[in-house]
Amino acid sequence: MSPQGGVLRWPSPQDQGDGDIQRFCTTCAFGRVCLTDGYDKRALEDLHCLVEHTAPMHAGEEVFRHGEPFAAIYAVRAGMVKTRRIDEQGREQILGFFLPGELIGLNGLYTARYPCDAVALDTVTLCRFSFPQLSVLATRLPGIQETLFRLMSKDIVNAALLGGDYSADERLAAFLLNLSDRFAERGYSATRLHLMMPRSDIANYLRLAPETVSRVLRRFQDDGLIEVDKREVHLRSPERLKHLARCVLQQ
Amino acid sequence: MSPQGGVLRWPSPQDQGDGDIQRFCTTCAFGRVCLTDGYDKRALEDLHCLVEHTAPMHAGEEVFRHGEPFAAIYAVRAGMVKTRRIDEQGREQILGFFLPGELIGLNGLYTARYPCDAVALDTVTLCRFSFPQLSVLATRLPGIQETLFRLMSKDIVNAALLGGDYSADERLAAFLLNLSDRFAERGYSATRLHLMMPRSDIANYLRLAPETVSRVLRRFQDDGLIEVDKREVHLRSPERLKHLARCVLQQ
DNA sequence: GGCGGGTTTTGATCCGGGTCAAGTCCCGGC
DNA sequence: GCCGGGACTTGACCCGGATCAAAACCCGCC
Repeated sequence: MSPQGGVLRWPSPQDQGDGDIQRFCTTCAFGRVCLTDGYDKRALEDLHCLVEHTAPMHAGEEVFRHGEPFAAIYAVRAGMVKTRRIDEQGREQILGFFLPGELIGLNGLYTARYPCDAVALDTVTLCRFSFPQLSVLATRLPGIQETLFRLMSKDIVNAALLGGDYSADERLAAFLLNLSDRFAERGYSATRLHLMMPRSDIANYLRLAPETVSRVLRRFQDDGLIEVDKREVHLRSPERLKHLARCVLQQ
Repeated sequence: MSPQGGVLRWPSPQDQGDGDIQRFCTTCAFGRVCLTDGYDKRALEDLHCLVEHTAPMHAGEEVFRHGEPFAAIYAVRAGMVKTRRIDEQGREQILGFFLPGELIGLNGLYTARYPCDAVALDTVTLCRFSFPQLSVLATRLPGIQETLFRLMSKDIVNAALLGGDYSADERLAAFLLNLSDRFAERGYSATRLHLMMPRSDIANYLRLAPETVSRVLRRFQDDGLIEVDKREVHLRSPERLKHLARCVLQQ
């Protein structure tokens, strides 16, 4: 069991009802907009009206499917979600893993259809934002527009990093550090990570073979960089990992 | 010499002054917004005031540089631009090539600094849009906001494609077809392409060695798929290329 | 506790594409 | 016209990581 009990839930397990505005905002990708930009009650209520909390989904269930009309984006509330594309040959390509507070679906905008599937990796709850409504709201609340712009921009930068030609070591080190940062941002330990996904998903995401991931993790462990126990990973030397990943992380 | 005379200029060489609104709009990435959404004069004038046409830049000159504060996005008016990242090791990684009418710089939003360099591949003229001003305008003109959202979304999808693990053949076929589509959209021939960039840039962009690009192009030629003469490429069988690239292009 | 399926590890082998090293071609300058 | 340097091609060889195969592990279930 991880220190977090193996379950991603943020900020706290009991925050499951609709809660008050404060609670709502700390959980969601738009949190900063609401909390720091000081919008009036009216505006916040608009955002609230627009959000639907979905019923929990279980591992393997699909949030949306490739080809479905793009209608909404989703913020993860609890659990972890992966996005993937299945190509003509039936090969799966994993595009990303999403933690609580992160947004999925923005890539559907361009073609007006989702270009990938989004799949729950464990039990997941989500907030659904109707995109047409959200973009109207964004014209009234510049903070929302900016947040959306920034999030999309971030996705572009991230995707570019994944696309670079890096070695297996560089990729895996960068992957661990990236997860570490994102966990830390959400109040979890930065050095004790619980990987929710099977090795094969990590491998696929990094465009490596599962065997390679296994081997590199073992080597990292033998070198004292990390300690692996099943899906628990303890980063023993984030510094040395950072050095390995320096080209990927860039600055 | 290409049928276009080797120079990308759109819509016409003499359209170099500020021209009238009609002219301006057909040249620019926001063209559709202006022409089809039927904004009033006032709104279009706002967009006009915001744009600055830059002086021509020559091959090798930089539009913006990695690390500079993000202040504006640029639409290519004439010529071709590449974006690249130089990593710690000094290795260059090319992120994209941009034709007239395409936008660069949106990826700078996230960190408020440009995450890459943008370099002219030949003689280039640009339109500069101050981003703070543009985003204010976007709150008044939903079409602008939507265009920006869509363009960023497109970049995310494209970046993801580049990131997939595809063979050299798949990559190169997809690259040629992608260029073909983008040239065609702009009124150039879809089957006779003039590659402005050296082989080494193509290779780098596709994460291949220049030698591999050379060999694959030759094999494509031997198989009757294309005809290569220096930087002129004639697509003889777009259909068979599409079949090769089907996994990358995905429908 | 023992059985069965999925996940992970480990070892052996293979191959696509990278690297290295020569050419060859092309074009611009004198 | 000749020379020089960059871009491109071609061939020989090599290596990182994929693939194949088999074992070990893990956990839920009867």
